[in-house]
Amino acid sequence: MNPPAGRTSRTGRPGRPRSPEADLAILAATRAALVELGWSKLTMGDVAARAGVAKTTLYRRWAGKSELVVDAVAALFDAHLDLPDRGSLQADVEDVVLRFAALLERPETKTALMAVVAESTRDDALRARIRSAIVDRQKTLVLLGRERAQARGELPYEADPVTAARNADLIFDVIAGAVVHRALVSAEPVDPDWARAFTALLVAGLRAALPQPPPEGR
Amino acid sequence: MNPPAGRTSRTGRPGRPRSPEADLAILAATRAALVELGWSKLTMGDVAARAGVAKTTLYRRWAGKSELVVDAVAALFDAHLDLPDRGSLQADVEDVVLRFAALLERPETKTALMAVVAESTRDDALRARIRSAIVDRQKTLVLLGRERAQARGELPYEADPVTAARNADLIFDVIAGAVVHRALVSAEPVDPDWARAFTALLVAGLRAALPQPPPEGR
Amino acid sequence: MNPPAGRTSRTGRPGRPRSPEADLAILAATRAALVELGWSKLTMGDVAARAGVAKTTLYRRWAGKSELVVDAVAALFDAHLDLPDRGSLQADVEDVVLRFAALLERPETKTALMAVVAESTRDDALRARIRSAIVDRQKTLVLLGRERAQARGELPYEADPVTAARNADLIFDVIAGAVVHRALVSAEPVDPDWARAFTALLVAGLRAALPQPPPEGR
Amino acid sequence: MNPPAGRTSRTGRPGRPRSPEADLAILAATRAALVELGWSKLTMGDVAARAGVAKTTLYRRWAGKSELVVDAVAALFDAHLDLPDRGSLQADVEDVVLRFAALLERPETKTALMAVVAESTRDDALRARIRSAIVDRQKTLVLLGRERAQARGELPYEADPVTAARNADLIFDVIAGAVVHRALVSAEPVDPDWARAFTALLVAGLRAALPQPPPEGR
DNA sequence: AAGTAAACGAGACGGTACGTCTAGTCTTACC
DNA sequence: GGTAAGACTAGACGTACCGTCTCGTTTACTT
Repeated sequence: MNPPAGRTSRTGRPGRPRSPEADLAILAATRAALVELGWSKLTMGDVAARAGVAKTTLYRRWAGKSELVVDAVAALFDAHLDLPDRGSLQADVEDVVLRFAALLERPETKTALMAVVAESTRDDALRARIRSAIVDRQKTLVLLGRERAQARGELPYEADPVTAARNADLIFDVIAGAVVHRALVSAEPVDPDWARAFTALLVAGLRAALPQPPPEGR
Repeated sequence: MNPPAGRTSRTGRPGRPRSPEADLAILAATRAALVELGWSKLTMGDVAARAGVAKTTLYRRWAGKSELVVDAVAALFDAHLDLPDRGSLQADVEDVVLRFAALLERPETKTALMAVVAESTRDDALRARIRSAIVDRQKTLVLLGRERAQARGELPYEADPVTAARNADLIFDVIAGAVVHRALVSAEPVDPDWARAFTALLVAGLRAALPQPPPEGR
Repeated sequence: MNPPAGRTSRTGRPGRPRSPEADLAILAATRAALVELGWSKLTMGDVAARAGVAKTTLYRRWAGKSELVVDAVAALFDAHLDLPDRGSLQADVEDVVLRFAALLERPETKTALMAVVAESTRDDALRARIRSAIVDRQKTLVLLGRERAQARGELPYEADPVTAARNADLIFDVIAGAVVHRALVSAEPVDPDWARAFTALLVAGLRAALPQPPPEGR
Repeated sequence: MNPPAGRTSRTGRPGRPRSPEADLAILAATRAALVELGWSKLTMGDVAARAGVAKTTLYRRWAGKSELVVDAVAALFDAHLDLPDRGSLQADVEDVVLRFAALLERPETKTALMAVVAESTRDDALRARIRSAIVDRQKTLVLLGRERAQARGELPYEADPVTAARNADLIFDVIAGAVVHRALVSAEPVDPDWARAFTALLVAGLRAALPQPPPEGR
């Protein structure tokens, strides 16, 4: 018997299915180990032991430490993807900055993020994984914030979609880069004062450097 | 390794004089190994072999891999500390951005910088070493650029030295962060177009946001 | 392959019966793997794959590698259990020696026999299995040869059955032991010359050392 | 013993010399592990732990389990190389048989000997190692026993050295093979009764089957 | 024709050991 | 005392098999 229509899912594959509990346990164990040990002391064997799982089960799912950690950390970033409307561009950006900083202050992300980025400089597959699992999702916040600002009339609509995408990339690099650099390289706190000053600089720049806003609102 | 001529140096004690050649050879070997292997595959034994030196000699001078690599890449950053006056703030900043980006494109820095930063999130001594060897030296460029812009009348003089330092830190985090993020996380080229767009955003922000800060409450 | 017709076996057991083809395929695959890989490199998974069978099917039938191999090589020994009458004790023993040696020269037995014997030094059940599947069957040849020699008058009849059994064991250990040692430990060929010399020594000893010499001495 | 004059190697080699204590500790640990666990359960890691040594130290000296075990049991065989003169060929042979059997009854040899022989069927280097470390040394006992018997007039002198060597090989295979087969395959005790019966068979065969003894005794 | 029970293939699972690699230390002889 | 060479302990690496366990499917012998 064949599945009548959508043959994609079903249980088609033979053999024992992979345990979904194991996936969750491994990712949780990875995060716990990151908090306790940091990236460089984290070992696959230790993660397996914490998850109550054999090492082979890890390697069946992830190619190595980097891939595992990316997925483990990605889950944390997912939790911060909602962006309440604070009423103004300045307030929205401040909000994003502080939420992103709060994430970077967590020991599991602080120690892991730079490490996987470092690893990715030599591994294109890993870089793609980081991008799709972490970076691109955060970028949606930039797009959302811009739309709102445009709706409010704080920012002009950009006619050319290529220019629009390029600007979004630029703004994302500026926000994410500045926060990361402040938090991890300069090792100074990203507190509300800093967020306000940084956002003021950025918003002023946006208003002044982007083409004139259209006369009419929406 | 042959000492170039007869005796290396003239001291009453035996043993000491090998140092200078060994230091340079080790640092050069470290950079070469970084280019070929990247941070994670670089090993102390390999560096020692490339430098024609015993592992003992490495450990007598550096505490570990991270320390060695920081010193090895720090030398590269030193070479970029001069800042020719391009005549305007916009041109000066573009120049800094492109020079910094050129440095980050080099394989030995690309792979090493994020790695030692990651390592430093758990090691204060290492963070201090990175700061003094790399970060703080780059920051002088920001101070120099601001002075020139103030002298040209492009930026106001900041009365309060605390605010002035805070602003310098902010600008430095924005510039360095954005470039690093663009180059290593987004993995897009930092080309003159991007540099111009980024600089325009920053300079516009500085002009609009700086003038009236000190007595702000809000 | 389908069972030719009607009911193949006659079992009251419910459920699907075990596949007899699988048994044969597994034993053949085991022998093939022994030839190619030798005992220590032979793996259950490989045997299963060669036999076109799942690992579970192996373990449903045999407890482990040793048991499987014993059964796989036992079949080879069965094929050599007929002993043509060569007309004299000397000729009969030479024949047995050469046939046994021919078996030991086969790569699948050469590599497997010592290995399972080694394993059996710590496993009584395995030793019993080897004994009943291989050793005891060969011993019947000794008994048969003695009977013939006695019928020919070459050897005396032994009155005491206990002594008779003990002598048979001794002769079996001498023949099998010498051939095995020559072939596997000394690693020298068991050729007709050696067989003749060895048999001469043994037969002379039997004639001289057994209790009652036959009517004709030497 | 110290090489008083002709220094074999000197310490010419640079670097730290290998620890002789480690060698002894490893071999002793291997024998202990053999007694407790047997060949198949013995692991390199366990031996290293027992010896208080890192695994790398084992692998620096031996290529694998087989090589290590051969060397470890070879030492035991060395201890049995003296052969007191019991006054007659029969007594000498009985003595050898019982001493050899005593060695085979020891758990470390029982489990190891067959295993390394099995392994050697696929590894010529290993077979050579077994030969030189164990087999050939035992063969000297056969040569010694024959010399004594010839001196006593119990056995004839063999004129042709080739024949003499061939006979020694044959006798060795018979003795060693029979004892090993009795002890390990038949798994019956090699007690004085069996030794006497076996020796009687062998000695009678030797007297009858070898060429005429020289007319004069001694 | 439907039901039942075992065997079957596939492959994931918890384990254990493998043999290799690297870090960082220690020991030797030389200079 | 500094050095080159290399042995040392400690422990992670990623792989290979082990023998067991699910799965979903197939194949007989009942009812």
